Amino acid sequence: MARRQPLRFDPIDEASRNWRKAGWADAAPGMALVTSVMRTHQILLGKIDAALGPMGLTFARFEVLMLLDFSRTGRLPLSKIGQRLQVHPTSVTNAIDRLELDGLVERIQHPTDGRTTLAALTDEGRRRVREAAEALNTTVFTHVGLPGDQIASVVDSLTELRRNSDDFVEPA
Amino acid sequence: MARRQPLRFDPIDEASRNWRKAGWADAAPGMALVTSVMRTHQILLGKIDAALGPMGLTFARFEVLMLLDFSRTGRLPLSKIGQRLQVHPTSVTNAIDRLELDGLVERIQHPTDGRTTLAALTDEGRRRVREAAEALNTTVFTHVGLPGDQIASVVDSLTELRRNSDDFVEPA
DNA sequence: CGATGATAGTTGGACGTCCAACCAACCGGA
DNA sequence: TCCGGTTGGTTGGACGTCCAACTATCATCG
Repeated sequence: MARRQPLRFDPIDEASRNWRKAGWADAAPGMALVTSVMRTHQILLGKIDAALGPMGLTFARFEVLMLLDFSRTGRLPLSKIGQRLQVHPTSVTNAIDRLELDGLVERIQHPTDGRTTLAALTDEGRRRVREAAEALNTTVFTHVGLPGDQIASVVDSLTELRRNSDDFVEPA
Repeated sequence: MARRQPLRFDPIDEASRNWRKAGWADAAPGMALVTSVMRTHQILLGKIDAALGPMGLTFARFEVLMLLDFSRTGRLPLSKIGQRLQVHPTSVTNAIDRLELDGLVERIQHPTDGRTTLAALTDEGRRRVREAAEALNTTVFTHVGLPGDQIASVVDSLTELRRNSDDFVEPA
């Protein structure tokens, strides 16, 4: 199988040239941005899941656990989790199913609303997510491959992109 | 179901605060970058697949068709496609399977190397991919939700990140 | 107070991605 | 020449994401 050897050129730069050659110069920057984000996503997700795999987690499930850990009571309605992570309800059901099978989370009935199910962090879940956070911090987040000022700049720009895409509406 | 209504605050900003509060200030910027890329990927992919869906394509398959369209002969070894798109061989097999079922691509034996299979663009495939490119250009790439200078800045930074992650090795 | 509509969660199916395992074909050196 | 290692592609399985459709519960209003 192809050993995922690095290319000898930047595929996105190549794509930009092709775009301009096709007469789409006005769309080339947007295409480059989209493609850059896609490939960066792929690279980062690969690193993250490689770091979490040994402890039986994925980034999707880690995010759920983290959200619960940061919550006041360690339990949240599934719908709330979906809203916060901006994923489809079925994705939440899926993640909670697996986390529950692993004993990291429990499904609990909402005290007053019969429709709502709460996901509650177990002791083991809390232990595991903190271990996972440490792993990610040391192996990924502190070595993103970009100097600090550029990190901040990219985050700012992507924040604006998200705001312009109705990801959130900031009061400020 | 939750109507995917925008949040009233920036979840990534919230996460950064939580990270610092947990004593992980040094990892917070990297976490914010990773999360920003993840969510931006999600947003962009949603827009793209929404634009391509009506014409029976996805972004993954569009990329394959585009690669073939830009190639000199309109046909490429599957392995080459995987290298260029940096995806696993199984993903290529999967994409070509579906494209072939749709009559947009044909599998052809390599003339000299018995191991290699070529994916060849059909006339319909070429027609379809150009239609798709026009759709993406007008509905997504020219309205990314970011001013031009910021687009260029983000692309530059992500290019460096990719280079530092061995995505490619530029001679320059 | 009952009908109507909204909300919460689940299921089944489609799609893309990865890995492990496998077979076929090529290739280089003993 | 032939034998072991490499390369190309496929299959089966795991996982995450989405959508459409469905059930159950709540909430509103006439």
